Amino acid sequence: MGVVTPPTAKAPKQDRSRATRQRLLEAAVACLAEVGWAGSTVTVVAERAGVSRGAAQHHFPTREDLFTAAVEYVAEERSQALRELPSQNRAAVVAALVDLYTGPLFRAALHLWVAASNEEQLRPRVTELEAKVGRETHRIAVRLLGADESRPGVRETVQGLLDMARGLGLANLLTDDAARRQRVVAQWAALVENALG
Amino acid sequence: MGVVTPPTAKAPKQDRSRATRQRLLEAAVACLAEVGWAGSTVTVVAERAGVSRGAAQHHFPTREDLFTAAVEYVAEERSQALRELPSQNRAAVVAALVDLYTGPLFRAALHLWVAASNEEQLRPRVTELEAKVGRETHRIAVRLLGADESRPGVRETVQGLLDMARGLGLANLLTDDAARRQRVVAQWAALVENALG
DNA sequence: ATCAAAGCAAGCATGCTTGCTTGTTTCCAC
DNA sequence: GTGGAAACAAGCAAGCATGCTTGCTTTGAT
Repeated sequence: MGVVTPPTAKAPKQDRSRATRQRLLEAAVACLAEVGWAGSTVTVVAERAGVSRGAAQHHFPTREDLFTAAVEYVAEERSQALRELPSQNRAAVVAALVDLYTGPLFRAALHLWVAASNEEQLRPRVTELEAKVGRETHRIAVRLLGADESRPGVRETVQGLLDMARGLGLANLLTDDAARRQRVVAQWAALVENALG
Repeated sequence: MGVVTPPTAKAPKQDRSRATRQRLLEAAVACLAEVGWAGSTVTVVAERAGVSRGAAQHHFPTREDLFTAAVEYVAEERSQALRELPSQNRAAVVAALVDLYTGPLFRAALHLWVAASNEEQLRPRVTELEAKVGRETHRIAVRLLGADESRPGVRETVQGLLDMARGLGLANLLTDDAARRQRVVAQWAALVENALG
């Protein structure tokens, strides 16, 4: 396929193909969130996407290819969800940020991180993309919170807040403790409010 | 085996047996931290423990039995590490608490959580033990920090701090960013110091 | 309308993990 | 020391996931 095709490189392709590819990626993410890494076999993903396993293997020759693409897909989705956060008062912003870490996207990302920590092939890509999303998250958080990063400690305060959100999301993996989370968020929103002046 | 043996139920057994069992559990935890859940096959664990696979299967008839026991072992180890924390000034206590979330024990526990979130058999036990360890962690943190939980918000402040530690540990899974962590910990220690009065 | 290429479906072969079963060694009690 | 049970080692069969190969269908261009 690598040969030089006419000017229009490879983008146009076929609509059906792009749709199938999209469905496969969505199914991969959903499976990741629901049955984890080991459970997300290509057969399972293909079934969920409503295509045959052969079709899946056509788009992504190897399982690694599929989930490498899924990693980027998740990163893009999370980035998009992030950019769509509305600007509100600080307490609401903190709550909204934390909410980003309790949805299926975060669950999928979490499974991906843990899997990547032991899959040599996945690790670099996940690490790179996560760093990128992390930086973007920090930037947007600073903006939404109206934080002045020139003041000492402010940067670390925001970073810690995001780390806390990650930790809350992790705690949410096993037990859905929304009530506790809400109290913690409220308290720390106040503390952050205080720290940011 | 279930028949009523003499008064001394089943404890004494044989020393070698207990040693082997111990080695298997340690190996299971180490493998969990190093090669993750899917990679921790009983063959791998047995090899690491220096025993044959048959011996492993003798002590733990099924893979599930092995890791169910490993879950409790990890919980006990984490609990013990927790109780051994020295009493110091608040900044040092915060740093020490966070350190609990960056070692191999936490890595193993993390893999266990993620695996348990999709393994019906493991999930209840992990959830239960994690809740127990979580409560103990909170209790000890409160004591070491000299926090007065009767004051409103104090409980949530400590919980949030522990959630942040979890988040830092999670971030540490892929990239070892000790430098960033240190800065965040310093800042948050100050915030906590402030909030606790 | 036709033709070539891409998308898609199904079957096959390989490798790996698990659990069981059989055989050998070590330990404790009598 | 002998007997018996537990601990350990090794081999075997079944199940499953991956990757490959083959053949059919749809698409888009000529």
